[in-house]
Amino acid sequence: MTGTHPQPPTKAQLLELVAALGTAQWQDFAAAAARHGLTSVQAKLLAQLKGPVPMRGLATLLVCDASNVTGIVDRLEARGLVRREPDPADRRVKNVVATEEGHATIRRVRAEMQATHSALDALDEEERTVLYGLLERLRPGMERRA
Amino acid sequence: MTGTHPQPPTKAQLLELVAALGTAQWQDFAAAAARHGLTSVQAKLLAQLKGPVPMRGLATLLVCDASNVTGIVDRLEARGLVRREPDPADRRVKNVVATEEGHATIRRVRAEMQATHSALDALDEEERTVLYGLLERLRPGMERRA
DNA sequence: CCGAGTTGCTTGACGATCTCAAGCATCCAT
DNA sequence: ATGGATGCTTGAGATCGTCAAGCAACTCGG
Repeated sequence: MTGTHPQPPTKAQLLELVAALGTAQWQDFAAAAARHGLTSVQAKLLAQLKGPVPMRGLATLLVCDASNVTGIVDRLEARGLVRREPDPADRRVKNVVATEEGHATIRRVRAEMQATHSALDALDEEERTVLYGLLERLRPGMERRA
Repeated sequence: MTGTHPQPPTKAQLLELVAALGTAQWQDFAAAAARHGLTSVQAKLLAQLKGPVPMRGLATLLVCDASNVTGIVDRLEARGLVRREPDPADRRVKNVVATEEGHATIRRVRAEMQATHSALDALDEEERTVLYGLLERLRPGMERRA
């Protein structure tokens, strides 16, 4: 019934659906972050810190001005979720690292995205594989300007 | 090679990919809006106005406080992209409608989302149908908290 | 009809996000 | 060593977002 619709969706319909799911996931993320006293942007920055990242790198990852990153990191650092470390190879650079508490916090935020998790639970393993494959095919085009 | 991966993706991998595509699409949207002198939030509000919508309804759609909507509509109205009309049935309510220029602008913004459009072009009709079906299955779970 | 409670919108205060221009320190290449 | 990039911060100014307070208008029970 579901998988064999004779009518292919309009490009506009598909676009709208992708947008709707994207914002829904973002809301879910923002709500989970808020429960830990973080804004969505702070949480997003924290999510990038698998290792040390220079301020400039964060600006690139978040697609924003470097001066903006200064403030966000300031606030995260004031809470002890993040630390600025001097770069041994270049004294201009400050590398940002998540503290242990920072890592723990973002891990909890990810785990608490209930809406997103339960949505993914609606798919079985094969469907997830198919979905992943299709989304991977979309990625190259999306990165062209991002 | 691509479509028959024997290893199903981790839930975390799938989550990350969805998030990446969501933010990429959002960046694309924001950039297109900026070319017309709009912020992403202004464009998003404008995109909801297929017909008259009361302020309260916009707050619900945008998942934010009503007082926030006041300012956004103020700025859109100052540019002549939107109009506030009294509701004939309830004098408390102000319905927001897009002007002709407002409609034209948001139409152009949508059309100029090049990264998103070219990404979708990578899929043929059948793949789009499959993708649409899968994403529709995700929607119910996502709306639970949104 | 009429007062109590609710609802819709705006205002004001305040914090966070974002950009741009300027400034300082450091690097790099000639 | 000097000139030009690069990395980060600061300050000004706009937008976004919340909360609390206020006013107008609707609703409902008596």
